[in-house]
Amino acid sequence: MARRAARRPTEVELEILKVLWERGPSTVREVREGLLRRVAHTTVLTMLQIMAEKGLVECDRSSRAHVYRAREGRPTVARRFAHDLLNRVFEGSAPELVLYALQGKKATPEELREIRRVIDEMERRSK
Amino acid sequence: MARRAARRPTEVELEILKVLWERGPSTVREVREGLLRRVAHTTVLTMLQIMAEKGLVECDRSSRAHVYRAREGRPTVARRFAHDLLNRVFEGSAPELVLYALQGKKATPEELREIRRVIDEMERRSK
DNA sequence: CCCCGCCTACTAAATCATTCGAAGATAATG
DNA sequence: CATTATCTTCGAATGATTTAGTAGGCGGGG
Repeated sequence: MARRAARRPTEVELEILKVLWERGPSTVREVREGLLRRVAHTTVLTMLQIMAEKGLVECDRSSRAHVYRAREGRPTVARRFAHDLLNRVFEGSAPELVLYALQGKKATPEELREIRRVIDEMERRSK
Repeated sequence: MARRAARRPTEVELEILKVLWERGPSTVREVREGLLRRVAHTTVLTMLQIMAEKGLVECDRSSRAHVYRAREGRPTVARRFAHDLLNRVFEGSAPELVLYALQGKKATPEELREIRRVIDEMERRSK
């Protein structure tokens, strides 16, 4: 078994996870169709097998065409990515991350309001 | 020449950039001393040479011990990391990134205030 | 029953990221 | 000047990531 600590998915792994999140449990063929880039069938298969070993996806072998599903939801993985960035690049300073995330991005007023709402929510919870 | 498009530094490259940002232009030896992990002198040298090829650092060869300096400041690189994550994982939604970054992070009230200030600043500018 | 299409298993190979030793050049030291 | 310390150059090994070809199995149509 030996399930290693959940790391952050690689570039291609993330692409595949996105498809699985979007379309739900899928066969290799379906994942391949959901991908933006065109790659060989076996490439997708190999990636899914590797991801199964890493514990990123689970494989249901009851049908002839195995069905793969993401073991963690998008929020969980997204949170891991965000924290990872926070720690690796911003030394844990959330304000700095927010600052740089918004810079150059030209956040819409809408988005700013949305973020404010998130902060309000956080504050309410901490009380 | 052939300076490829500025990509996002790898794990170790980022470690090295951090040292250069902190201590300013440095020799291999100095970078090595600034690193947290202990690695061989040649390892640091090789990395710096690779980084020079990639355009991440510049090398002054006038002294015997070459002096390396980061070509881009921390803010620039930090912004690139943030935007990269924003696009790769959050489909460009800044509020979502902020939300997930704060979740589980247990941001202090202090930090929340700080973030609010950042947002205010953004809003003022957009007017 | 035999072939065709679909699916997996196995293998392999290219590229990137990271690490470092051996060797040679140059400066510093006694 | 001989020895030692310091630095770079070169070469290379290793492991992770990504891509894909080939072979073999299974299920259905003729």
